Amino acid sequence: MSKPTENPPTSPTDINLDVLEDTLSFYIRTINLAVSRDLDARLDGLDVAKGTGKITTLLLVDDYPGIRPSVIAHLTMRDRSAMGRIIDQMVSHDLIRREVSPDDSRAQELYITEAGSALATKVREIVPQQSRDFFSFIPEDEQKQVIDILRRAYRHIVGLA
Amino acid sequence: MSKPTENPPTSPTDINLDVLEDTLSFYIRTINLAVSRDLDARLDGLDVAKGTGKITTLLLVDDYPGIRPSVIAHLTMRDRSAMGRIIDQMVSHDLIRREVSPDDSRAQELYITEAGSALATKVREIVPQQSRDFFSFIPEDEQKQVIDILRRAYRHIVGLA
DNA sequence: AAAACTAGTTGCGTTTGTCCACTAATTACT
DNA sequence: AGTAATTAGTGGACAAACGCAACTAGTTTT
Repeated sequence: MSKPTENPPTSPTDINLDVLEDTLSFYIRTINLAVSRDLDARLDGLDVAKGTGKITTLLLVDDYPGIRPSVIAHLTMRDRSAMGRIIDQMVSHDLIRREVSPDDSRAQELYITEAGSALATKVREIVPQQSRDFFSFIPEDEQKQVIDILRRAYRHIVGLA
Repeated sequence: MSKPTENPPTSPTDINLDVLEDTLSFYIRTINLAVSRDLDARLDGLDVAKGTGKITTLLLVDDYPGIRPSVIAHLTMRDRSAMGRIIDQMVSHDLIRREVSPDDSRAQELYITEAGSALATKVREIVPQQSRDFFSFIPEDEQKQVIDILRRAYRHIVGLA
C-alpha cells in the first residue's frame, strides 16, 4: 500500500516522502520554516522580528556587556558583514550601542541600552514560550531529548566546547 | 560561575546562551543555517541547489506522477506563487513537465522527465548521505530519536495523519 | 620596518519569500 | 439554471537577508 509510483494523492494523508522520510536535514529545514514564521508573527512590531540574529545578539549583549561583534557573528553563524548590518539596525533602534574597544581600536564593544534591556526582558518571556507552544504537541520529555541532542550539535558546530 | 553579566568573552568557550539554551526553536533555526549551507555546497551545480523546495518536489513528482503543485506547496510549506516559481525553474531545466489535469482544467499534473528521474536518483544518494555526514558526530541512536520525534512534528505541522 | 593577520565596513549581486491582485474553472446555493 | 463562493495557478511589486569580495585601519609577528 505504499509502493513507489502510486497515484497522484488527492488528500495528502498517505504520502511518503521517499528518502527524506529518514533524513534529519529535511526535518530541520522544513520545521525551521514553520517555527520561524510562527515566531516572526509573535514578535511582530517588536524591533527584533525576522531572523535568529537579532534575538541572540540582544541577549548576548545584555548578558555580556562589551561583547564584540565578531564573537556574536561566530555564535550566530553569520559573516561579519551580516553581523554589522544587524548591529546597525539595533543601534538605530536604540537597543544597543557601540564603543571602540580601549584594548584594540579596531574592535568594538557592544553595550545594551535601557530600551534594549527592556526588550531583552520581553524576549526572554516570549521566545521560549513560543517554542514551547509551537512544539506543545511533542511530549515534554521528548522535547527535552531533542533539545539535549541539538544543543550538543549546535555547540559542536560553532566549536563551543 | 555562570551568573548574568559576566565579562566580555574573549574565547567563546564559556558562553551561555541565556534562555535560548533551552529553546528548541533556537537550535532548529541555527542548525538549519549550517545544514542548509553544507547541503547547498554539496549540491553545487546540480540544478537543485538552494532550498528544500526543489529536492522535495523532484522526489515527489518522481514518486507520484501527476501530483499537483498545490499538494507539493502544502508539503513544503510554501504558498502557491512560490511553488509556481520553483516549478518554472524545474520545467525550464527540463526536470519535470506540466500538464493540465483532465479532471480539473484549473489544475496541473506534474510529471518527471528523464533528466529529472536521473537527477532524482543522484539526489536520493546525496541528500541522505549529506545529512548523515553532517550529523555524524551525533551517535546514530540519538539521530534516530531526533528523526522520529521531528518526523512526527513535521507530520503534525503539515497535517499529515 | 615590512609582512601577515584581524576587525569592521561597504557595495554588489543573488536568492528567497510574501503580499496582493487577477484569470479561469469548479462547486455550492437558491 | 444561474449566481455566488472557492479553488488552482500566475504575475508583479517589494522587502529582507546573506554571502562574497574588496577596502580601511589597526595590531601582531618576524
